[in-house]
Amino acid sequence: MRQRRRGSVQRVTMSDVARVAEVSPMTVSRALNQPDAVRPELRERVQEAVRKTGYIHDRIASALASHRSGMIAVILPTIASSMFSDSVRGISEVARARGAQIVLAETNYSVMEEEAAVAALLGRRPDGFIVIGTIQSERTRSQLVRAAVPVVETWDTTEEPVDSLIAFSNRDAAQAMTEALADLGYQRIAFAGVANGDRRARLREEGYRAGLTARALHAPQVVYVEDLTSMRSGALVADMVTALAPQPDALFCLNDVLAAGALLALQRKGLRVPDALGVAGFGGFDFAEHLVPSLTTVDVPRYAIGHEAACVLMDRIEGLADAHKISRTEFQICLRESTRDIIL
Amino acid sequence: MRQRRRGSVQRVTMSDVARVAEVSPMTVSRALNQPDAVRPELRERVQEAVRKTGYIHDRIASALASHRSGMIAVILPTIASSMFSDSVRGISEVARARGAQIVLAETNYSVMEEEAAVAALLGRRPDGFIVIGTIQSERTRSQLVRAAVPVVETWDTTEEPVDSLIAFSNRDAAQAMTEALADLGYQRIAFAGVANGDRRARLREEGYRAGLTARALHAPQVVYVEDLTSMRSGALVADMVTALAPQPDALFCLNDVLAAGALLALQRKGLRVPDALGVAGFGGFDFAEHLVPSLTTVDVPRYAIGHEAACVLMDRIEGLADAHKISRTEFQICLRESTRDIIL
DNA sequence: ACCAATAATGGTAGCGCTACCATATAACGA
DNA sequence: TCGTTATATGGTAGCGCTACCATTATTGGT
Repeated sequence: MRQRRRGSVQRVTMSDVARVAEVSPMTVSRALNQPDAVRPELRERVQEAVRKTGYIHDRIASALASHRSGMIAVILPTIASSMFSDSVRGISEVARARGAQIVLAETNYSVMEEEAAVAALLGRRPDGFIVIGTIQSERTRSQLVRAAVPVVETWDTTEEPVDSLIAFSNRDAAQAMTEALADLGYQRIAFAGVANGDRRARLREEGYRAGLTARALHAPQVVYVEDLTSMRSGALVADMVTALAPQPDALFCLNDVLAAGALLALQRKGLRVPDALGVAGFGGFDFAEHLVPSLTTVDVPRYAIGHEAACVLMDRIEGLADAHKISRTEFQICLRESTRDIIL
Repeated sequence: MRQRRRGSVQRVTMSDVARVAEVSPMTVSRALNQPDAVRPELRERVQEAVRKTGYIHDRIASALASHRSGMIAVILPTIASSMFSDSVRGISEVARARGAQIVLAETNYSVMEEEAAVAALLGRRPDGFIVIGTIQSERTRSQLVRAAVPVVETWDTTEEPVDSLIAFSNRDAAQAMTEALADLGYQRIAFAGVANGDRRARLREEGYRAGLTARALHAPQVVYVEDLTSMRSGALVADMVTALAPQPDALFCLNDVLAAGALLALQRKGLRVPDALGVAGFGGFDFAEHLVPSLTTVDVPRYAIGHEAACVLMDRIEGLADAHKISRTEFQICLRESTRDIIL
């Protein structure tokens, strides 16, 4: 007799369950996947047999046979930002409710790593992809199209989404904030961004520049940091901005982490916010409204984006929705204590 | 001829690649999985054929045949806390380097959801599990043991880990902080925890109580909130603590989010920290050292825990490490401006 | 009472890959 | 020179499940 394959542990299979329940393997499969297609009595017997044998339904074999893996791939820049982790929570909630699991890959804001992540996850044959951000690489885009897998991009707009999109315009949002600051009476608004940023970062900076133009203000004053995810960078921003000439009266940061870091560093320097310098962020993080002074920010429905993305994706997967659906989500300018109405 | 199965798209398989490269499918498999076992010339030809055909290695079929899925399951309370998302980053980094992918499930601090999550992920036949926290459910524990899958628990100690453990003692850490506060001269130290908390929460509270006893201080004064992940809860803590009689002179919070929320709420009430009330947190979050005043906290190597856990797990999976390895990681008491030396 | 339509089960043939063994070829020593 | 061992490739038989069809039991209409 043939030797047992290496690594193969004696495993309870569907046939074992079938034998115990005295039905065919097919009936076990049905009882598990479409309970309504099996007479209640047999269903019971199968469930009982599953319990007795400690059977675990092998979703790997199931995926191979059915071409449905029940996994959704999530691609994001980094998990260590409440920006995106809140969206992942939204995805996770929907996935759990609808019996799917999440496979995760981080890109560290790099297009190359995005390519690698998508390529690696495609081999898992996920039922769909959710991308935090839009697909940047042309090669990746065509891979996804060729694989004919549903894709939901999020957190940005784009002219040509791969498939579906949960969109808000980072550019418009940043412009709206810049104009809101101008409308409060701020005359010199500086911007803190990242060098070599991703598309969202570039678009926010563009929005800032457009806002200045729209309000016929001064030439842009931009400072750059390397790392956009740490408060320490925000402290660097504070240093750089206070050294600018002419001295800005407001600072608009790429995100709330930088803004909070800057705000706190300014406090530490003894500069009062908003009297010495108005500060605004982007993202609507939890801590923004709790800081003293509370932080003016662009609030973005982070959780809702993930939730909606997952719903759209699951509907696509189950054939309930059409491709190329574009949903808009709304950002909201939240003016708080870190900026004030100068005109009053 | 038999109809094509529903859902089956014309897909490039290993046989197609083999035909193009003019080798056998087995050689393609080897060229992909153990390149050194194939002559360089053939390897080249296979790689060329892969490129030409746009072949994507199907890891589902591979997993079924080889009993190695290349996935690691990560179970955590919630992704929306930098506590755990930093650890996930550490895991993700190692996974990427070693060619594995991460499947994620959240438990929302609930034992029932932990059971459900493990059960669901077991069906994916992951090569191993990383649990943020220790396994709470006896049923889940025995499921994992029966499945003979490597497990690394983290973020806590336990008498009997399922398998391996990356440990630090929440109890000892909380006790150490309580004693450190006592040593600064604080006389009445209150604690903010969660009602119906998980094991870590309970242990931290225990540590607090033990610390009071060790320093022969007053009876414990504990306030509880429902939600431990929001700053708003921290603000509630501030309200509750200022209403306590006798009035505490220090507040030790279950985590840094609560502590930061409390600290900022106290500022907003016009109470000065640390003069009116010392505040300490737990977790060593990024923002703790940037707050004004900076937050005294128990620093925990969040990223390193994830990184180490993933390394241990991968070694276990690849047979390089033994089971039941227990690594200790160190916490660190960081005394900062939110507490001060009263004795001086 | 008989046939058509419906519902519930079972049998079979893969899904796409890799473990295992068999085979062929090269390298090597005596 | 001839076996003898190492090295490289190929063939085959599954991994555990489900799509598809065949079969049987049940229902309903006339």
